[in-house]
Amino acid sequence: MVSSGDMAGKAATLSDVARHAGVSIATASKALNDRGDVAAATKARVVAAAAELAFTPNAMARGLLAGRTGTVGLLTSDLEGRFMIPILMGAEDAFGAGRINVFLCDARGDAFREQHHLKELLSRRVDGIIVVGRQTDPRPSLGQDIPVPVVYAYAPSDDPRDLSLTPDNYAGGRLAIEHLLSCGRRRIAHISGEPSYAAAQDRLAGARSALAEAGLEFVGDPMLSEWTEHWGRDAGALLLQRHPDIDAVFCGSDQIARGVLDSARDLGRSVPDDLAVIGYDNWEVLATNARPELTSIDANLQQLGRQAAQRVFDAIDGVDIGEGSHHLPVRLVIRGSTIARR
Amino acid sequence: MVSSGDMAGKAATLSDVARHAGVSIATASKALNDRGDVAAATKARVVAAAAELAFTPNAMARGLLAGRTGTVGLLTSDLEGRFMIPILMGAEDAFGAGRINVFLCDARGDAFREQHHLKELLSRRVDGIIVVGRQTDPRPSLGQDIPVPVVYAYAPSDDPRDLSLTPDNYAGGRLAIEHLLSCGRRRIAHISGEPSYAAAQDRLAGARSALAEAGLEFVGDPMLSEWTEHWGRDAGALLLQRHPDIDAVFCGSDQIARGVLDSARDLGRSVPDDLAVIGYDNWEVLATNARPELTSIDANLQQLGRQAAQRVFDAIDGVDIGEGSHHLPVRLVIRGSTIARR
DNA sequence: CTGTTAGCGCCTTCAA
DNA sequence: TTGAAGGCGCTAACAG
Repeated sequence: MVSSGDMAGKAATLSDVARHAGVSIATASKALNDRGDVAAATKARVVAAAAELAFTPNAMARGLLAGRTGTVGLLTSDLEGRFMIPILMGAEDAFGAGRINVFLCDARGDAFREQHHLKELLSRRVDGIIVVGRQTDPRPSLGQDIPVPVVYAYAPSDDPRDLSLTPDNYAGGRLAIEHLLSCGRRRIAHISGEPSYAAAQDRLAGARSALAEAGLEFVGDPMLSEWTEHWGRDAGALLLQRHPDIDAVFCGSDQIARGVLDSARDLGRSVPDDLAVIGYDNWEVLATNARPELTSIDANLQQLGRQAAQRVFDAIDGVDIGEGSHHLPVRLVIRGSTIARR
Repeated sequence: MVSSGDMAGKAATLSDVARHAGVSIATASKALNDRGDVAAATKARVVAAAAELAFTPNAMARGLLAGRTGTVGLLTSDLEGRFMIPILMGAEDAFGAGRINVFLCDARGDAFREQHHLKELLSRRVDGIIVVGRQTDPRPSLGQDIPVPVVYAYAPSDDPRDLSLTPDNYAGGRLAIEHLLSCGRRRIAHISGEPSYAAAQDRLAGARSALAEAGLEFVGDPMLSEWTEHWGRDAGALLLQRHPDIDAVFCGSDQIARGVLDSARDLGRSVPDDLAVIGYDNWEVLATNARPELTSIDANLQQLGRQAAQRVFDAIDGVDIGEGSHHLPVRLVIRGSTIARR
């Protein structure tokens, strides 16, 4: 048994409130929404009745009338992925502030499931959709015949007519190298992950362009294999053995960097004096617990999520949100692995 | 410009389909839902029309009628937390299979925001709610006067009338010790995180009970401070210096265990021969990249999420889901840090 | 200032 | 077998 009134099973409706306050449904509606002119006393009665019945307006009925649902769909392809979460947080945050609710759908990287979820979202008449991919490689577009605005986050759409927001890996690669150069390093090597990933390629390309501007090249061939600490360890050991004279390593991920730090320690190299190491992703729990703490490139993913949400907002309000892939700025987070603490 | 027909801005409605097929709305409805008797030919016409107009039934209008929305709310207190994600995945997975969609709300650990989101969810007439907390310490109940079923996951409610699913940390502590004992270890120490956390306390209590049954106690006082790799490193070094004769360490988290492994290596101890190390959480990326790979306790969080979803399902179907805190089983994942690979 | 009326899109009786 | 009518809960016009 519940305490408050007669809210046995069903939630109270506006007509319950109206009856309780002795007014018409329309008047109750106006009173609760500050619409039209309602006598102060009447309004008070209605508000009191609503409070007593714990009245919550039915958003569905409202949406049916308004033609807008105040919901958006977040279509992710891989919740597990570490990059999803901050984007999701940023988006959820931005929408929450705008009193919009978020439908979460995880397609598990399966195109079929994605299609299913898309249908489901459309049937719920979401006002917009954000598609979050797990890699920065272009992904298949959902198509142009979707009745609501769609924004692609992290993984850009392969259709240039879609709007995509993706981190600027090229700039990240440049930034990493520029930092190492500014630290006085000249003999720099590169260890990174899966060579087929656009992320690996773009970071490498950016790094090379920054090196070239300084009249330099990487020492040895860039070593690309897996995005794992294991690989970082193996590659780091091999690298330091083959090219003992390097003074810095640009790593394609923080995990790889952790592996490199481990090998450097094993081989008696001191970081950062003897060898500077910079990672990528700024995965806090890894970076701040490394010995020494790890300098890294942060892709501002939460920011990216927020911006994606903002674009959807704008589109809902009828603003033209443009198209094409937009590369969002990244930032450098300096810690002890490139500059010694005094 | 879009290709298909006249779906300029608005999505097609049932009445559009009916007109297109030259039948009444009622007939169209029946044809599309296999209800009542509809002539095969008529049905075919309607289905064709629906396809051509890319008709998707309006879930809101449907829900208004049915009194059920086919949605549930997932109220998390901290998306960032590592434990959230698997639970969320499990729940989303289970619901997705039942054609239910999930509203995601992140309260950011703020009670006020949580209340706000709760209202929002109720206004959307969700059919049920899962509340996911970030620690296993009991959290304030949302109260008993909520018109839909509520299940608490991970963090139990402090009201025994609520139904809570939480991992069995006590059993986990026991399991860890039993494994170490079965490996022939007798001189076991304990390093763990924040002593105020129920998780730390329960795991410790479970471990102690298993030790006691073997007529043993921990070597030295359990060392409890932070859930970080840094702390694991510091505590590990101190421990091995004070009690060089220990042959095993039970760590309260994988991060702590990673720190301990690091210190053991620095001090020339060989794992697992000389010293066995077991972690907690089975955080794959940490555990499988450790040297050697880390044995750990897995709380089956995805399973927990799935079960929470199942309970909500049951409750929606009118099944009594019971009450109280239920402690879900955990499992041991054996890797190289406790048993040498051959 | 208040109440009546007309739908939003859909489904479900009940007549035809 | 088909269609007309009523209503889910709410809001926006209009009348009173």
